[in-house]
Amino acid sequence: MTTTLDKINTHYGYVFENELIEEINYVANLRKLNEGDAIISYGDTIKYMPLLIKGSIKVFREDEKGNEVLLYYLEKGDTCAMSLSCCLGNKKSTIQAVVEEESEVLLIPINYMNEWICKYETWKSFVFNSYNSRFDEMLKVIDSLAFMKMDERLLKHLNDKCMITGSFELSVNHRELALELNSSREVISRLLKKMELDGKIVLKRNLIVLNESEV
DNA sequence: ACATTAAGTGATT
DNA sequence: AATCACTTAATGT
Repeated sequence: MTTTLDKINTHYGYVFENELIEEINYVANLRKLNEGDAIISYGDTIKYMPLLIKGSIKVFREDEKGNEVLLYYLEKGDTCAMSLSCCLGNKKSTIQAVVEEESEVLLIPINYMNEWICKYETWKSFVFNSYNSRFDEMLKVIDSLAFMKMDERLLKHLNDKCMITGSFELSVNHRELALELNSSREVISRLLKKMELDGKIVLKRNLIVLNESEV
């Protein structure tokens, strides 16, 4: 049986000093999350900061008209930059986080945020680095929205999904993909069909198999 | 066998 | 590239 402490150690052991790990172990709550769970919705007040142990989570942002944009994915070893900024400013969430794959997270009450930033150098740089890498990822999203065509975006998206799940087989339907890329189901279906004819992928119901040599 | 949901397609904007 | 209207195919009950 792996304890919570083991889990913290395997994923964050190299990042944090022992004292901090023990403190995390003491205050954090380990939670299992199922696929599709919305852990944070728009307007929620954030009370916990999530440290991802296992699985992946996708983070969306919604505009006034209800259009959603996929901002970034969180994987094990990541934390959510949004919750960081929410914690610091005590603001409400302007994002939605949905579990992509069954996950495990450590929930840390936000009052430790400030304390630890002063107390632990490693925590400070962890927070800082998280901000940095999320920022970079969001710049990529902006690039892709501004400059890439739908077919390129779709291909990239499929690749991203493969990276995250570590598999060439993706169980998704076209509607979901359309939602994630804020496109429409028909457009996605047509582009996928074209990719299949080009031999890049194989399409089944609720399943897309990527050709390894094309990735 | 029937209902439901996913995917494919042509036409229109 | 999006939307509509419709068809066809796969899957669940």
